Amino acid sequence: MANTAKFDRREVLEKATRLFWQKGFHATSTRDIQQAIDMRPGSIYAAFGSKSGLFREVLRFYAENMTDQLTRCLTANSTVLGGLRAFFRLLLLEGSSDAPSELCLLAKSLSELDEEESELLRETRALLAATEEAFRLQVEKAVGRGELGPATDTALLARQLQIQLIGLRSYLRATGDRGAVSQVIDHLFEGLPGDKS
Amino acid sequence: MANTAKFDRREVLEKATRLFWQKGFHATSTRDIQQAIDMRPGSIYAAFGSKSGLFREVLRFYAENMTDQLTRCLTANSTVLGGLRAFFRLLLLEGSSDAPSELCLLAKSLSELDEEESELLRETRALLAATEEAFRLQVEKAVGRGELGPATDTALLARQLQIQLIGLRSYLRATGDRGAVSQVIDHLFEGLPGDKS
DNA sequence: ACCATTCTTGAACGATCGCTCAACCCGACT
DNA sequence: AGTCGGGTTGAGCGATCGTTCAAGAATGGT
Repeated sequence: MANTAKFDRREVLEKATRLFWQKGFHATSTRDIQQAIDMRPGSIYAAFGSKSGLFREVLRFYAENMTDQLTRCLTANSTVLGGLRAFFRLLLLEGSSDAPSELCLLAKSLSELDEEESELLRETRALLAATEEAFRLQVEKAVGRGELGPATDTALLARQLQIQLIGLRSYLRATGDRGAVSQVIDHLFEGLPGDKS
Repeated sequence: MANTAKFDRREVLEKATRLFWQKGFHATSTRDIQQAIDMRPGSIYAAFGSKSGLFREVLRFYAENMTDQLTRCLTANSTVLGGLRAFFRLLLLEGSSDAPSELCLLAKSLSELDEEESELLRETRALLAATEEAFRLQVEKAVGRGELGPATDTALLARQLQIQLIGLRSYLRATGDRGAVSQVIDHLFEGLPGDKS
C-alpha cells in the first residue's frame, strides 16, 4: 500500500518556488499553483495542507538551495573571501539572468508578510538568521586562516554581509544596473583584508 | 461653485499611506481603505480613479515626506555627514517606533509589484532614483566643504548609502535588533572621512 | 476476479475582491 | 423659493479567492 503513483515532490517544490519567488505569496493564487505544478486542489491540500503550508516548504527549499550555492562557491575558491565574493557575484550578476526575481525570496517574504501570518514570518526570520550565522562561521574561518585580522568582529562583519547582499539585490531590481552593482561588490571586498581596530 | 464640503486630501493621503505602508499594496483591500479614510467607494473613485491611482499618490506623498525629513536632518546638523547620519538614525532607530513598518515603502513596493503593474513599478523606481540623486548631491556638497576627500566617487558613495539604508531597514525588520543596527551605522559613517583613491 | 485502501479529480461553496451606478443630498446662484 | 449640478452614498455587480468533498480511478493483497 502507501505511496502509489505519487508526484515528484522535489520537482513540485522547484516549480512552486519559482512561482512564489516571482509573484510573491499574496499575488500567487492557488489556481496559478495548480497550473504550474500540474496538480488538482485536492492533491495539493492532501500533500501540503494549505497555501501557507506549501509556502513554508518553499521557503525551506529556497534557503537550502542558497546554502548549497554558498557551499559550492566556497569549495571552488581557494580563499574564504574569494568564495564569498563569488557567491555575491553569482547571486547578483551571473545567476540573476534566469532567476524569477532579482530579490531574495526571504527578503521579499519578510517584506510582504503581515504579523498575522506569524508562523510564516517566524520561519522567514529564522532562515535569514541561519544565513547570517553561516556567513559568520565563514568569516571566522577566514580569520583562522589569516585572511582577516585576528581582531575582526566576526558577528559585525557577517551582519554587514547580510545587509549588503539584501541591499544590493534591491538595488539591482530598482535599477537593473549590473555595472553599478559590480562596482559596489568590488569595493566591498577590497576594503576588507587589512582590518580595523 | 466647484469644491464644496470636500474631504481633506492631505489627511486622507496620510491615513492611506499609513495603511499601505503597513500592509502593502496587494494585501490592502479597498474596504480597508474605505474604513481608514472614512470615505465611500464612489467618492474614492471620483477622487483617485482606482486603487492603483490612490497608491500612486501615496508613493509620491511618502517620498516627499522622506525628502522633507532628510532636509530637516541636514539643516539641524553643522556637517553634511552628520546630517546624513542623523537621517539614518532617525529612520532606523528613533522614528521606527510609530512607523507602520520598519521597511521603506518604496523598497516594499519594489518588492511586491509585478511587471504587470508597470506604471506603479516605474513610479517606484523613479522615486528611488530621485532619493539616490538627493544623496549624491549631498555627498558632492560634503566634498566641496572638505568633509570628504576631493577624489571621492560621489555616485558610488550615494549608491552605497542607498543600498545600506534599504539593507539596514530589512535587517531591522528581520531581527528587531536596534543595537546591531546602531553598530553598523556607526561603522558606516566612521569609515568615511579619510577617503580612498 | 474482487475487495480494501489510497490517491486523484473537478465542480462548487462561501467569502472577499476591485469597482459601478442610480438615487440622494446639499450648497450656490438667481 | 426653486432649480441646478457636482459630491456622496451604499447596495450590489461579476470575478476571483482559498478551500472542501463526494465521486471516480488506480493499485496491492488474496
